Amino acid sequence: MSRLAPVPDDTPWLDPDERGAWVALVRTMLRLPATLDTQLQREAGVTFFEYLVIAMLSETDDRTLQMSELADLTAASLSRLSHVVSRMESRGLVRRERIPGTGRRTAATLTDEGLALIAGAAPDHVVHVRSLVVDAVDRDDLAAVRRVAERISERIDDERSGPTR
Amino acid sequence: MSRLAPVPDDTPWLDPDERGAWVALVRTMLRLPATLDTQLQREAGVTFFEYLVIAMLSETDDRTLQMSELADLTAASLSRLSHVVSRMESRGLVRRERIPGTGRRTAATLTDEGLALIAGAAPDHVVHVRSLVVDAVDRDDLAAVRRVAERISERIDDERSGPTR
DNA sequence: CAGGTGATGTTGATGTGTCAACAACGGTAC
DNA sequence: GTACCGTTGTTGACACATCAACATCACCTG
Repeated sequence: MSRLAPVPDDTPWLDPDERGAWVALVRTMLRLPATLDTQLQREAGVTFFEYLVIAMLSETDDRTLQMSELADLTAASLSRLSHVVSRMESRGLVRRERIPGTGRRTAATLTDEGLALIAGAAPDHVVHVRSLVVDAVDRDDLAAVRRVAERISERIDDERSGPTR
Repeated sequence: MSRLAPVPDDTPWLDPDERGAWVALVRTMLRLPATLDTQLQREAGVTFFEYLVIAMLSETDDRTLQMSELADLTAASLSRLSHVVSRMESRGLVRRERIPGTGRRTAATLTDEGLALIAGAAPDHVVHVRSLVVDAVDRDDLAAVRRVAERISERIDDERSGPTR
């Protein structure tokens, strides 16, 4: 990220502060998911992403979401979600059913086993999240995290809808 | 992440602000790497992680780093790095060589092709990083990002050295 | 109502990451 | 100097993600 071309260079390279922030962010972005995966895999035998899927379902009234809604909520492609839900279905954590008269829509429903799994795993997970993130920074910084994260997400949205679509 | 157990519950659930920040962070953490991958893959035919490897090497005097140092700098396991560098080596981007008289240490060196690749890709990549992150938030928030990211990284370090090691 | 189009999912091939086992080397203790 | 031990790295088997192709259905348009 530092200067590379020797002479004619109109690239807006990052200054030291900007670079420091970016490097720190990249580092954390690379490590945090792995850490969450490890803990959840050990405690509950699920990936962080699978946990997310279950969590999203568990927070609805009927434990059910349409596949595409679920993909949205978990920031995943429909393809990834479909593969993952297939595996989870074969493990008995969720159930899938076509919704008649609505095109190809499919409902994914959390089973009792799935609900039991998250009920068991959630407390430890929350503690973990607090120890790594929420309790590790003060309230102002946590507010900043939210602002920044939402802003970045917007930019990513813009990028996907702007150029080609 | 909301309440799940109906009665006896000493789990320190997240309050709405905390939850909002965490959800936003997770969402961004899941999407940002994919976005960077896509852009770099299109522009330069490399993964973000491969780009990182090349970038780290390009910033040393002799374009060379020991495998374990490189693993540190890119926050990867030695195993992952070894696989990735193998592929990069077969594409002619890096070269590997054992360092004699130093145990099993191996030096990875960036080739001219690798250097050319990053010289070509870096400008667009920097613009991308600015548009998604650095220029998208104000300086105070960027400082907060750095503080928070470094804090989280420390916590992850602690976790790895504390319990078992 | 025939044909096209967009929305929603699934599938299979291929690439990449992870985990555990192994390999190679330098040191240290005795 | 021999037997361990820690460090450093590689490998192979398996799990998972991605990408492109396909499938299915509702709806629109003439």
